[in-house]
Amino acid sequence: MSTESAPIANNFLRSIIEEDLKNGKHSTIITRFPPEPNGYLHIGHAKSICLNFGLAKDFGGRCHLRFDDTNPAKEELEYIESIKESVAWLGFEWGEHLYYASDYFEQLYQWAEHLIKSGKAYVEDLTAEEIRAHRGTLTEPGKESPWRNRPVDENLDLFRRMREGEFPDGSKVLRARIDMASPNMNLRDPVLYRILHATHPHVGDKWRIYPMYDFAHGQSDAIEGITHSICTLEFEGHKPLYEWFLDNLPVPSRPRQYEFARLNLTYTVMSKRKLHELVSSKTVSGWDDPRMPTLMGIRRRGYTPDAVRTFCERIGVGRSDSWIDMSILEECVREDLNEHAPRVLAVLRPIKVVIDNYPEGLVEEFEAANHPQKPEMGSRKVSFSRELFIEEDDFMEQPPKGFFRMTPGIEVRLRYAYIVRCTGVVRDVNGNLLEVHCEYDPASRGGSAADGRKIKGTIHWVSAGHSVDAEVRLFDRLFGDPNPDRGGADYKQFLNPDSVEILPAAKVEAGLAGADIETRYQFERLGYFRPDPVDSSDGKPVFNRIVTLKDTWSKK
RNA sequence: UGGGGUAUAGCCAAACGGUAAGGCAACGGACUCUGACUCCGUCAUCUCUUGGUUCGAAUCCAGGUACCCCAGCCA
Repeated sequence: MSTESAPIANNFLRSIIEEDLKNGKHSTIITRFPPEPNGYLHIGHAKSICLNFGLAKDFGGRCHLRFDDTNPAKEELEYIESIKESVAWLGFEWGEHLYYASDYFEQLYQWAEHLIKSGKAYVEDLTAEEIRAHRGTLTEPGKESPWRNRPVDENLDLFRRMREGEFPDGSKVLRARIDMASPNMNLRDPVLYRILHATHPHVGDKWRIYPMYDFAHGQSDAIEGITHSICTLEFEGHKPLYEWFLDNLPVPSRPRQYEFARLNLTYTVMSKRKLHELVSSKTVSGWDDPRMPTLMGIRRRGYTPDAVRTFCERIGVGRSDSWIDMSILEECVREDLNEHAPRVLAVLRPIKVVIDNYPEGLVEEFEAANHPQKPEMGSRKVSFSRELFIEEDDFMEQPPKGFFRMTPGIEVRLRYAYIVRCTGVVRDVNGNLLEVHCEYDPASRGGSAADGRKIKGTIHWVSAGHSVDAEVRLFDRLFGDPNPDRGGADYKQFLNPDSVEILPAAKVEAGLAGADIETRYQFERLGYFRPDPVDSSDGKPVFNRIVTLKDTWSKK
């Protein structure tokens, strides 16, 4: 975990907590991250995780991980495991505070009976369609159900029989008896329980009725003693209901809900439905495709937890809808990796270079720094010989103005090795470039000219006989448009056709043959890469490009 | 045309009646054996808008405008 102490930006949640602590409303704070295990976590969840766990940590409180598992029709064990893994990967610990809303089902059930007994809930016989028709619209009040004034005893009897499994799915629901004319739709007698003959991923076949989110969330918070229940903006309209339950039930504590704006990121999509579509249509290779905004994808790509946390810190938190530019996320990884990634030489699109005046058969070894700014990271030896590979982009026969890489007649430095001058090229009958020929300056051993002359360009290389083959996967943004989600149009039309490019014949320095799967490298002058954790092997290394280096040259 | 929210630079975001922080981006320059990194400098007379209160307003008041959320037995 990074120890840099960047000043913590103030935000409205911190202000509220500071105030609550100062005036004694709370002596400690307890937050919670409450995912529904119905899918994999994405970068938007990371914002919530960092907020909840981060706030708790900063103020000396704690944060619970609680699965909001009230809908067995959509939830799976696999998601529970994956979510735990992702939260842990991000660097947060819930310790013993792992909870499931489903563990509170008995208590919730008792509270439902409590509402029935106090005349504040009733069993509804209307169908889903009828309920909808009775609900009214945004501008018209709803109509009361004919079952709204059922006697308490009958409600109790029916509700108990619902629990016993006497009725089929959808035949009845339990509703709160609040106000069918409320301007807040959430208060028009919301459904509390529905009948679902389904096996639950956590509690199995214990229940035939399941509470709705609204009836479970606030009470779960109260049971756990949550002080600050932080959720996204769309739940704001639910707050009056959240509080209605706390007011009308003998709950053990009084949590308070606060809302913040969810994360929107440019050049990607975040909705579960669309992410699902990308996977099922095979547009991407899976939930962990390195282009996906899922935490699994980001992780496989090579992003570090530190970078993601920095990102969440940097974007701040507010209550206005906002779109964060993808470049901020990218900059966060660069910052982290620039600091920690060992440097290495790799050639993605090799072209052959022959140094005509270099002795045939001679092999020299040069000392290359693992991190030029950090001598403590040590160095390694790289082999040099008469035949090398350099980057296709680093050679031009007729360069534009300002090009200071390899070009006929001009000296260029081969990083850590020698200064060379291109003397010509060899082409095949079709005009394809076969080889670039050079002459080297023997007095520039190590890369510095004996006479101190300045060499403008330095390029990376790899010895033909001392490098290993590798596959390199270049990832780019999944969408070509900053807002693929934007209204109306089909987001798929904005898919970036070049979001992945496979380079099957890259050459990397020999030391990378058995590269550690968890090590992120900087391929000098190219970007940051890491071995793909699923496809890479010692025999055939596969590298994922995490992010490019900034490139002020290609921009011009 | 119901209710609930939100408007500060290209993108985020501070400010709590006392004279517009910070980050990212951008632009200029220095340095450089990575066109990277690092470093220096520039970047809102102004806070959606129109009025009002005040010695003083992004902050308070009144009226507009724009955008977001709510009519699942989803969360």
